Amino acid sequence: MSIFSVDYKNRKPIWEQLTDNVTDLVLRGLLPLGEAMPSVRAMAADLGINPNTIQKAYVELERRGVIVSIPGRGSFVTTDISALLTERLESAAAALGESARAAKEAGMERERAIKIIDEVWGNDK
Amino acid sequence: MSIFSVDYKNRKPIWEQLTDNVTDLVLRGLLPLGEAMPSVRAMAADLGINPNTIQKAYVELERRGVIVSIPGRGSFVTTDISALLTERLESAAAALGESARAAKEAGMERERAIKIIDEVWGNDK
DNA sequence: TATCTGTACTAATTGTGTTAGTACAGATAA
DNA sequence: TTATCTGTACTAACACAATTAGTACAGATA
Repeated sequence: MSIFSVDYKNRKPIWEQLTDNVTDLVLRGLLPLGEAMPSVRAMAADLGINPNTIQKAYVELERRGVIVSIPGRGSFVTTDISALLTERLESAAAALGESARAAKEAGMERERAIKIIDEVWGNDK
Repeated sequence: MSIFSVDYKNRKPIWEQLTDNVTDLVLRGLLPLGEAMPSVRAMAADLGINPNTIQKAYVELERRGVIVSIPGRGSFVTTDISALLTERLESAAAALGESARAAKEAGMERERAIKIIDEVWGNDK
């Protein structure tokens, strides 16, 4: 079974699920930097999905800077993820602010919000 | 111009936008409790949308407990929103936990998370 | 040379949201 | 009663986007 996964029941398009999936794997270090990605056709055969759908995901992954594709050679995980890491951190910060505003709008007390933060950052060794 | 709104460019289906929109208006007190909602046909004419789409939204709104529909009489905003309010608070709490975990995963420091919370709860008079 | 690679393109298919149209029963006011 | 409103139910058609299917081309590699 592959580390790549798609869910047909998900509302999100398959190519978008795949780009998010690969981006996540790279950022979590589960795909070694510089490593060769499966070819478009191989990934398609592996997941039982049409090669065109995979290619659409690869194009988006290259646009994001997650992979680099070289015609005739293959696609490779980028060797520099620093920009990706800061991007992810900043978008996570924005998302946190969004959900915090929504929670306040829903009537949540500041104390409870702090408690949620403490629970997340607290219990890890 | 109506207080109800839909956005064709949005990826979310119109009937779903409408249910969220109405739910939000009710919870924010912009639609008086017990008030008569526009009829399915009136809302459809108002927004320039097919009545079937509106009805789909109304069915969902009744399932959520936001409105009550009575054949031959009309649809009315519920008179008791206490359950809706607690539901919204709890789902906001869950969402806040989710984005907090994602932020921590992205490498955010606890101090920055607290700062974001403080900014949201801080500046309001 | 043979076979891999990414890339590009058109056409067909599929699924879902939306529209179109009709119909029925209950409620209300003339 | 009659006329007209209401919600509800249903089938058929339409529109759009995602996906699939198929083919083709050029560069890289052994």
